[in-house]
Amino acid sequence: MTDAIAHLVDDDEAIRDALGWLLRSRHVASRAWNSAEAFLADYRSDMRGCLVLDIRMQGMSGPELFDRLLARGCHMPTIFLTGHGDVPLAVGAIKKGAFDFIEKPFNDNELADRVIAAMRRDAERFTQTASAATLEAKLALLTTREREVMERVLAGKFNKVIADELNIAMRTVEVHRSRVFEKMGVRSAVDLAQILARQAPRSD
Amino acid sequence: MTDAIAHLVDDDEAIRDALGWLLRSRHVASRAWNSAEAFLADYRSDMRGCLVLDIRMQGMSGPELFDRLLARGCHMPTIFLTGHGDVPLAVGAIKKGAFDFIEKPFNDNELADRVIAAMRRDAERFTQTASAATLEAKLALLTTREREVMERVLAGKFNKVIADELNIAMRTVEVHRSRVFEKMGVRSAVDLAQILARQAPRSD
DNA sequence: TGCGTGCCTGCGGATAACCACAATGGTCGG
DNA sequence: CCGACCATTGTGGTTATCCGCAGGCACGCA
Repeated sequence: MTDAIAHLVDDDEAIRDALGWLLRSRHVASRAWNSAEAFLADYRSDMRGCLVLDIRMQGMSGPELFDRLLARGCHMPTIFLTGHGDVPLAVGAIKKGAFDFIEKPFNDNELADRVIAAMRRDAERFTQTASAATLEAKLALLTTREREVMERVLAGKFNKVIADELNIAMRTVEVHRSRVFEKMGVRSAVDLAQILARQAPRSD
Repeated sequence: MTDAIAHLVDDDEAIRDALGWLLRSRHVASRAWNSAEAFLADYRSDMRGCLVLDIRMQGMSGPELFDRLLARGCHMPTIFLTGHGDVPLAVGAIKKGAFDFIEKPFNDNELADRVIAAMRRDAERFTQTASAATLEAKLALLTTREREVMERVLAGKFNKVIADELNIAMRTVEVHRSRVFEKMGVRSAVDLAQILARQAPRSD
């Protein structure tokens, strides 16, 4: 796991340097790349922090890099910098989940504030994702049978009915049920229902 | 409850007419207003459909109208039309929840598609909101005591413990618990937990 | 004052859930 | 072949939940 930093991608050295200094003055660590290709080559899914991408660059553009990163499962909050007021581009980027879209020349303080906000969002998303991952990990430990029983428990069915549906003895259902609670780290079906409903509102 | 229509707000009669014809050709009913003020005067919270707002108008602007409507709890998907590529405005509008931001001159088919998509989203939101409202209504029927018991049931506590905390007999808890299930229309604590967790992930 | 409603309680029984103890049989990898 | 893991089942007992039946107390409204 790398540290949380601002990842700057811009083909203009002056901008890279300016941003680096600006952020440092606000106690935000950063690293810069001079092209989308260079960043993509270094990209690792465990990077944390935020992205600051220039729209127009030699070679791959900022939005294109953004798309590639999305495809690779990158969820870092992304701020676009542009000197060309391109509305459809901005609207498209925001709708795809970009964090913000800022026109050059930018106000230093404002930009730094946005970067900091983006870093904060990433941190929030991270902790939240971590708990979701923990839950996934626990679910993965369940055996097939246990999952079948769990589904029916969550449907509010009696052990008796579940036993009937699965053609097994009620005692067996009790055992599975108990193991599910144990593995999932809950003490009752109510707890389990709430945890799953919160983390996966529409999936399972 | 009014029917779902596209609500057009533009001070240019030519545009209003053109949009009306365009949408009619796609079987979308619409009504037009020649100013933000006029629409605001007619606005009712039970309006359904979508909004198509011009950015620049005599008097109140589209974005300002949007803000006023938000303040009044309007959640109709809103499409902004603009001839002036104003990036910060577009970004701000999208981030505030605008459905789309389209530059004039617009492509007829594209705009109609977006309007139809907006209408569909409104319909989805409506049905979803309806169930949430039903749930709220049911919750409102609970007495104070019943709510107190419900909270604790959802916390996975035994009736015995709940009785202790509330300084009442276990039998009384059972009665309240039973009434809660009855009023909420569920058959078990598990069902209740799931319904509430889905509809109100972070509130109660 | 009578009625409705909310809140409280007890008794007793049916049903469901939870659990410790104990055991059988199958699969899979070392 | 053995150990680990999984699915399965039984016995017997404790605890919880769910309900019908019955009743009491307080408050506010007609």
